[in-house]
Order: sequence, then C-alpha cells, then structure tokens
Amino acid sequence: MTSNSVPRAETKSGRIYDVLREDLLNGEFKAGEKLAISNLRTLYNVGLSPLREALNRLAASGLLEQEDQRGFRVPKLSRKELEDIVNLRIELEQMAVTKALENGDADWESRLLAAGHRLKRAAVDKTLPIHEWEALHSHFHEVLLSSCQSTWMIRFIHQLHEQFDRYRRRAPRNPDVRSTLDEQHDLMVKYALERDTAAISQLVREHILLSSQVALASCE
Amino acid sequence: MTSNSVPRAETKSGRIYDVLREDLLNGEFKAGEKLAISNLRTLYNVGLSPLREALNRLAASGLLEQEDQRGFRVPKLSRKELEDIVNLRIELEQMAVTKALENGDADWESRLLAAGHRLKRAAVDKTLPIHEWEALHSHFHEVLLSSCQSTWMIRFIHQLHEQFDRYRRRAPRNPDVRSTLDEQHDLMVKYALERDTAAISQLVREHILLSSQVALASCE
DNA sequence: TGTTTCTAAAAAATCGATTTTTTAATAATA
DNA sequence: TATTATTAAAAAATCGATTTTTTAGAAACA
Repeated sequence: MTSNSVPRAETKSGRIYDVLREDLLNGEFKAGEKLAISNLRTLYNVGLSPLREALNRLAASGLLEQEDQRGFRVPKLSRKELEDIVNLRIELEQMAVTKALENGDADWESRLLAAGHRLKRAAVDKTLPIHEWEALHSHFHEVLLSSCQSTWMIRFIHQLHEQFDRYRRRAPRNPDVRSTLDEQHDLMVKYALERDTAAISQLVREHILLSSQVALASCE
Repeated sequence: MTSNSVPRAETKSGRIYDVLREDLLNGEFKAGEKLAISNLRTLYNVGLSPLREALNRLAASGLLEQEDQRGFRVPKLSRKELEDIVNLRIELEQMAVTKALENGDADWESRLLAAGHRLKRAAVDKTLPIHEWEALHSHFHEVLLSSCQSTWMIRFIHQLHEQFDRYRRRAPRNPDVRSTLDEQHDLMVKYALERDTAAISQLVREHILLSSQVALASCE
C-alpha cells in the first residue's frame, strides 16, 4: 500500500526529525527550554547539517520556535493556547468526521474496524509500551477522518493533534477518564458504521473536551 | 511595535527563505518542477547550508514537496486541491471574522481603517508594482482577522492564503472581477465597524468564491 | 549602587569538501 | 524486441572546519 517496489532509502535528516519529534511530544525537553545544538549533536550522535535541517522543519511545523541567531527553543505551554487548540479541534474534527461518514466506502469501514480493534486490544494489554499505544491511538483517529476528502483539513487536524499531545502526554494518567475515552472509541466505530453523523459529531466533541480535561493538568 | 531596541540581525537562511517563498508564490518556477539545488545556489548566490535549511522550511509549510534522496519539487496545481483550499478558507475565515468582530477594539478599528485606505489608494495607482499591492492586500486581510483571538486559526488561514495565492497569482488578470473585489474590501471595513457579523460573514464567503473564479483559470 | 563598556568564551550560522545515492545512458541477456 | 545489468555522471546528503554573532562576566565609569 505505502511501499513502492523500490526500497526507498531514508536520510539521517529524516530519522533525526522523527526521533526529535517524538521526544518533543513526550516532554523529554522542558517547555521553554533552549535547545543547545552541540548537545543534541552528541546526544543523538548526528552531524550538524541533518540536525539543523530537522530543527528547521520542526520549527516550521510549530513544534519548535526559531529566533534568528539564537537558535531553537521549546514552546511554552499555556492554558490559553490549549483552549485555542481544543476549540479548533472541535470545529475541524466535527466537520471532518461528518464528511468522512458521507464519503467512507467499504474499505474505509474495514480499516476503521481493524484500527478500533487493535486499539481496544492495546488498552487491555498492560505490558504494551506506552508509545505503541500512542501510535495505535493516533492511527485510529487518522483512519476515522481519512475518508473526509480534504487533505488540508487532515493536515491541520494532524498538526493540532501534535500540539494537543504536547499537553496531554505531559499530564498525569487518569484511569477513570482513560476508560471512558476508550469506550468512546468503540462508540465512534459503531456510529461510523451506522452513518449516524449527528451522534458521532456530538461524540467527537465530548471526546475532545474530556481528553482536554486531562491535558489541562499539564499547564499548572 | 515589532521592533525591540536591539537591531536584530538576520540570517542568510531567513533571507533566502523569504526570496524563495515569494518566487514560489509568484510562479517563477513551474508547478511540478524539480528544483536543482546547485542551480539555486548560483541563481540566488547563497551557500548550500542556508539554502537547504530554507528548502526544508518551505517543504514543512507545504510550499514545496520533499522526497528523501531526491530533493525538492514544486507541488502541482489541481482543480480538486483548489476547491479544497477554497472550501476550508470559507469555513475558517467565516469563523475568524465573526470572532474578530466580537473582540475587535478601538486599536483594531483604526488599523483596519488604515489598511483599507492604503489598499484602496494602491488599487487606483497604476504605477505601483504588483508585489507592493500584494503586500498591502495580504496585510488588509491579516488585520481584518487579527482580533479573532485564535493564533492557530490565524496560522492556518495564513497557510491557506499562501496556497491559494499559488493559484491566483498565476491566473490572468481580470479587471472587472478585480474592481468588484476592491469594492468588497471597502464593504468589509464598513460592516466591520458596524459589527454586522451576518453581513460580513456572507461577504467574506462571496469574496473568496469570486476570487477563486479568477484563480481557477490557472489549473487549466 | 547601578549603569555602561569591553572582552573572552560559547553558541549559531555558514562554507567548502567529501560521501552516498540516484539517474540515465549503454551494454548484455533472454 | 523487451527486459535486466552495468557504470559513469549528476545530484543529494553529510561532514568537519571556519566565520559570525551572542552571551555573560569583569572592569570602568557615573
């Protein structure tokens, strides 16, 4: 599906981008922290050029701040910004999920069912590393909206998820909320297959608001 | 306002970014064209490192496409993508302008009035270079939405304007449509000051649809 | 004491050269 | 003739060294 016949070589720049992105989302760096480039160089064992290219990309996508002649800095967290992100997520994801239900075909249905199932299994499995659950979770939401037919909407929502996760992943776990959120994922699959746009739109809103309650703890 | 007491030195990377961005928006490169990095190097007379950093940033913001080990390419134009951009612009800018009218203060009113006036004067002046009009036009729309209180919304709208301009600036001029669009800018100021959200929201929609008719000519 | 000026160290940005990968042209094979 | 290897040239990516700018601390000054 994604793989062409050619193996497709990766670049060091791309690899360090992926690693840095993960570490930034997971809060390995303090919010507001200045990134010392020569430290990163030794820490990740990469050359200066690929590292700087990765940092430039991360800054362009909003995961870092760049200031001329004084390098890169991890953006601060603020309640105000989180609210902004949450409000936009609700608007955009409600639009997207509505269109996704209108346009989704049989292939989308089965991909959604599969993604939902994997996520459900992962929620039960206590031995699974957190980053694997995170990947399945991201994938589920991605598949849900994938049939909305708007690449720019998907792109923006993806960027908002990245920003949201900077907050959420730093917040302490809350098992009660977690189980409600897991149930909501199941319900989403149900409503999606039933093409109940009103129900799923409302549910998406609640899902975002509930997870934002957890995320909120990271800015105080 | 924007200037600190310190003069703030620029970087070559930042300068080449600005120049390349302008040239990409203005259609100096063909859509789909592969960018030969060593050509750019001599063409713009810059070193490899700042050039590559600029290209990486442009790719992250969607003005270029990046493919591992085979450099950078100017994205193709398609009617389908333009429609996507237009539909999202309408949704987001209607939201933003509504909030802008709710939150705009006296300072915003005067900045909007000033930006509208400068744009009107520029429309009449036939000797004004096109890129100066473009700057005033961008600035007007930026000011109009600046009081909407959502930095992420502004960011996404800015990105959509960039993408939209890739189409619009390649399309042939249409003086009739142009004058209607100019009148709409005037009306926007009027409705904004009157805080007539229903009227301005409708007008914004018409403005985007009308300018998209012009832009459409660039993909056939 | 508080401000400004100077300066050495640190950090960021840039350069030129090298390595790696892709591309495109040619030859070999079925 | 069509497909697969081969390989030399071109392009992309990376490296290590150099230049430029910022930063932080000491000294001079008011």
